[in-house]
Amino acid sequence: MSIMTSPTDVACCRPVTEAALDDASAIQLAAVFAVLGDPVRLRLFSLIASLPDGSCACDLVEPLGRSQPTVSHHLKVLFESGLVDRERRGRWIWYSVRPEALASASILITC
Amino acid sequence: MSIMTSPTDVACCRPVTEAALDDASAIQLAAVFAVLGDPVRLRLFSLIASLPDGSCACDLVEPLGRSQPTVSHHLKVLFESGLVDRERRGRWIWYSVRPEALASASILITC
DNA sequence: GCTATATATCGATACTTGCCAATATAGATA
DNA sequence: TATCTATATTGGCAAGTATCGATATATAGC
Repeated sequence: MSIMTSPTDVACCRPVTEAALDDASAIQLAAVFAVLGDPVRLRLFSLIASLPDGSCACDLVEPLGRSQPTVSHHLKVLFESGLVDRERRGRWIWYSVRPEALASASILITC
Repeated sequence: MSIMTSPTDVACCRPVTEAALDDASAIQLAAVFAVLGDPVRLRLFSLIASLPDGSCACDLVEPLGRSQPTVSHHLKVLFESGLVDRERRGRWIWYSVRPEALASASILITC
């Protein structure tokens, strides 16, 4: 799956409980939730988020108990959704959270 | 999919960005996100949430543009996840949001 | 260039899920 | 009881996805 626009672009900035979402906003917001809706991917995201300076991809395979290709796949989904950033450092790639992406989702589900 | 425990039972009450989720918490929390991760279901939820007294199921089929069984299916998923409540009133069934369920998810993704 | 290592992509498979048509269930009313 | 209506369930199909082994790409160091 690929999300073309960043979650921060979601037009609606009001809680989902305040006014019914239009179709387009629902598609964008649901895409963010879907990314976080897989347990392995959510743990992966939380592992990255738990370290302030981000995480090397090399440190994420073992704690997840999944193969390297599988972790790489989930990292790609997280990156393309705009939830994490990616930076190459020499041979390694460092992932870090994009706080503003999470914040927009948080605002929407706050009553 | 069926979620046996309510989202409010999720053990962890800290943001996912603060400490890495353990496996069990990730499974529970991801289940909530997965429920909201379908655009039709998210719109359905937002339709119910937008009316303070809840919504009759009979008023939810037409605006979603899906068949009655499909809407019924999504309502079941929402109910079993603990995100909405259900009450029979005569021939009709009224759905309303359970605010505390959303709140727990909101806390977890707040930075 | 050659080798070693870190990450990504490919291809295949098993499982999940969103959807609808048909049917069942349950309450209301006569 | 019979009938009408609102909602739920069943069955099946098509599309999506999580997973892994094998392979490709890219960087570092020699």
